Amino acid sequence: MSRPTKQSPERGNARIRLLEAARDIIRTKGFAATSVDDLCKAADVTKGAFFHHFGSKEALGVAAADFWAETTSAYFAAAPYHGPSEPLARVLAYVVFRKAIIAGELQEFTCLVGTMAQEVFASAPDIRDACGRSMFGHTATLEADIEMARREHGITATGWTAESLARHTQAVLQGGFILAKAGNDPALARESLDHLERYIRHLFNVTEDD
Amino acid sequence: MSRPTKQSPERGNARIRLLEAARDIIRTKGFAATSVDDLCKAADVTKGAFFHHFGSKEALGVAAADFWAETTSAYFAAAPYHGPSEPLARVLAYVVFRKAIIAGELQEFTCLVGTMAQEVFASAPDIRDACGRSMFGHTATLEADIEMARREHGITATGWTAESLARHTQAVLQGGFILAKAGNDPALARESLDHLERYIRHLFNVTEDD
DNA sequence: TGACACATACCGACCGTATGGTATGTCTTT
DNA sequence: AAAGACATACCATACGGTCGGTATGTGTCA
Repeated sequence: MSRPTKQSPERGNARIRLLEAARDIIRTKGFAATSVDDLCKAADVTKGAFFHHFGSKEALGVAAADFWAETTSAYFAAAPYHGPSEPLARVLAYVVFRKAIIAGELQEFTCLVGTMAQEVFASAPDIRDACGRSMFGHTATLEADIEMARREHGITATGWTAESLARHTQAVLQGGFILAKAGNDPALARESLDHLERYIRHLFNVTEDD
Repeated sequence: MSRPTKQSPERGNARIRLLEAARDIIRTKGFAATSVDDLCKAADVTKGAFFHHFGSKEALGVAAADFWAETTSAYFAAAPYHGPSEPLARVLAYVVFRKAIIAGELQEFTCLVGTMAQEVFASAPDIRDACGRSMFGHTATLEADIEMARREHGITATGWTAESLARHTQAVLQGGFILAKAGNDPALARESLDHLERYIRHLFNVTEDD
């Protein structure tokens, strides 16, 4: 209950605990509806600690987006979809993996930076830009595999690039999350990923086999 | 400046002015960050008028979603994409139309109910459900054309339905809006609609010609 | 026709609480 | 001793919501 002060093994973790609380609460209630007190209570720290680590609520928003970028990039870097030796197989495995991790409560699998960007794009440019860096930094990792697959399959299609397809993949994910929220059903997000998978197979002229 | 009281031609419009203000401000700042005072100022009414028409801020959120459903369904019903006699041409024209109206400031073309659902899905089920009704009510109008196109083109594909494709179309739109906000560039939303158009043509085995 | 009852549409002062943020002190580690 | 990492008390304001009141329209019946 009370914060340990002597020989505390948790000392120095207040910042990370606040960032974890921000990740969880903002995904559930949104940025504006999340109060500093909410975060302090969830992280079991006082307001003094909050404003010691973050100059303002908006600064925490930026830090939370950066934290999200760091933790998710480590998570996806270690994910199993990188296994296949063929780049196209990795791209398709990415989609399947994203589909597989859509489970449980909505706030557990939806995207923090998508949620925040939606809310603050006009009122907090610093947070918006941090969200953009996180989101497009992630699409860039997929773009590399798409580009390799393009070359390997000799795709010379005009009208789309690896960059745009990587971004489209992210758009389908983000849009799926919104439908899942509006319909209160995670299956709505998975459904769109099925369409995305079919689309990618079409672009590379492959069918059900790998 | 002051509200007219005698022989007022505006009398009785407070409710609609508040709903229009809600539509504009919530799309810009989000639901939680929009205060009742913000809405009253923008609509040029007092708090008394607000709580006369809406029992609570949450009730206004529900009414705003319903208002959005009414106004957008009238807008899309009158839109030119219904012109073609072939159902598939209408579906493709819908996508092109959605792409065409993505212009100007982000808050002018993005979706109110998508924005609200994102924020309140867990904290205000009444608003969330109103958003869901608006969103899926709209996809249902597209579903009819898709189903007609399916039959006309003899598409017997398993794995997708008219309903799921209509919803996917909405997901691509919503996701495109999020990317446009995160990247602060409307072109990101149009880009995903290009992919969607290409996907739909693939599903119906048509190329660039109609 | 006019008086009365009632309903609707607003007005604006007020209330209790929650909010983001600050000022200052204390403990711990280096 | 100095700096980082908190804790505690406090502040001004903004928030959603309430309440008593007024102005205007509307239906009814003698």
